[in-house]
Amino acid sequence: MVSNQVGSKVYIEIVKQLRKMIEQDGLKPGDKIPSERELSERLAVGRSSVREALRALELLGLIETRRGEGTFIRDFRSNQLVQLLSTFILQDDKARKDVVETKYLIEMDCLRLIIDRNNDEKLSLLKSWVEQQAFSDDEFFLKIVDLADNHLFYRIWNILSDYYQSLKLPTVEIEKIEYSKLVEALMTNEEEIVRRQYAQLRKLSNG
Amino acid sequence: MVSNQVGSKVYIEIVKQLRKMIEQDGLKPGDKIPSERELSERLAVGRSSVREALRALELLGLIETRRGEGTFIRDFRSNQLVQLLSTFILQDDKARKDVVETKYLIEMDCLRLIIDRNNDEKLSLLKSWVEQQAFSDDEFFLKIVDLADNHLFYRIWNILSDYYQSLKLPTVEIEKIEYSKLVEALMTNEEEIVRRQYAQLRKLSNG
DNA sequence: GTAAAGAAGTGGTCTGACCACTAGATAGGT
DNA sequence: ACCTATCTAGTGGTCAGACCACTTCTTTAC
Repeated sequence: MVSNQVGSKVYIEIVKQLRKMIEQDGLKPGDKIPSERELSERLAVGRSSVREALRALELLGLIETRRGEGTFIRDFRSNQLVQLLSTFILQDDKARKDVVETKYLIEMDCLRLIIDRNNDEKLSLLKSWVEQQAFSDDEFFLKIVDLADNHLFYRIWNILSDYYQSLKLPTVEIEKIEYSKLVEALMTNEEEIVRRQYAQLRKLSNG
Repeated sequence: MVSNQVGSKVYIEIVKQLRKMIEQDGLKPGDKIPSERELSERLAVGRSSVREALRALELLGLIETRRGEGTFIRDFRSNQLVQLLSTFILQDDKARKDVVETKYLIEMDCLRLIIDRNNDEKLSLLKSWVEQQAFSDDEFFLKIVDLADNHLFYRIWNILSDYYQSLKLPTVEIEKIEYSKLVEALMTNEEEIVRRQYAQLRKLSNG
């Protein structure tokens, strides 16, 4: 069944077939795909080849397997691609020194996006949360990144946050009032004001 | 050998071990990694499990296998996986929008970093390059991202650039003079001027 | 009617076998 | 001594079969 194009590996063909199958049958996240043994039979290939294809797609976060149950299509939104690539790519030491810089710039990008989104309602909710709860710096900026409503930034920031933790920099105490003032700055919709407050919160020289 | 963490799949552990191996031995693109049979022996796992890990990494474009020769580490920027993912993932509009948005914001971040770095000499070189060469938008911003001298941004931008390509957006013609003006703006070291020029080049509404 | 035991189906892993291909060693001729 | 053809060991590619662990559903026993 598998087209067996010259020079093409079986598991690659299986990936293609699966994609076709998903498309034709209109399968969506959460739906179950045929079992490994059935795929092996239907495509007339060995089960190990089917597994190579499935494991690759699993590592990409495109499918999910549950022992004893089966294999399911996954919500692509939560794919761990960036996560995985990063663990491979970010391993060199030269990159690590840039973690802080990148994290801060992306946080500022998210603040800009929030200004653009102009969602006063959610900002009000954030404001009362800041005033009433105790939270860590990460918890606060996780809400910021979430508000920015950009999944890529969301994922990238989470990775950076992990690396940031692992750097074990000396802890900087940040007054709660700084966060409040940042939220208030966001409410003005003035980028310059937001930037100044962010710089002050992070104790950066450059406003 | 494989840690056999409870609930963890063997092939995942092998991926981790490979990463460790690459890090410890300082392996670089083009280098050869141990054969499947040797890995199977050294890690005390079945060869089929080793293959599941390798095929997954191969689909990601992180390694390359040549029959009869062996398995080699690959240059990460290969976009094979982008091709695959684009058909799987980037179908929904929100994700596409995020890619464009993120790419632009990171480009602007890099422009800011260049201002901070304040390297007049390299800017002069860039200026004459812009004036004398023909180049694509990607080629120009690759130089920008490179000048920003932040490896994280460099790598993230490259991934985003690949995604961006796969979106196949209608081509936007950009006058060469726009790039020249952007470089000149950089030379003023005034962020506001740079931002305005970048927005104009990208034809964004918000200055 | 409910709970325990069993059967069927599924993914997880290992082993062994064979094929196709590459590169280096070897043997042969000049 | 040199070059060529052949052989061989090593490598990835694929398949088949065998267990195991787990989940779900059915059957059985009380």
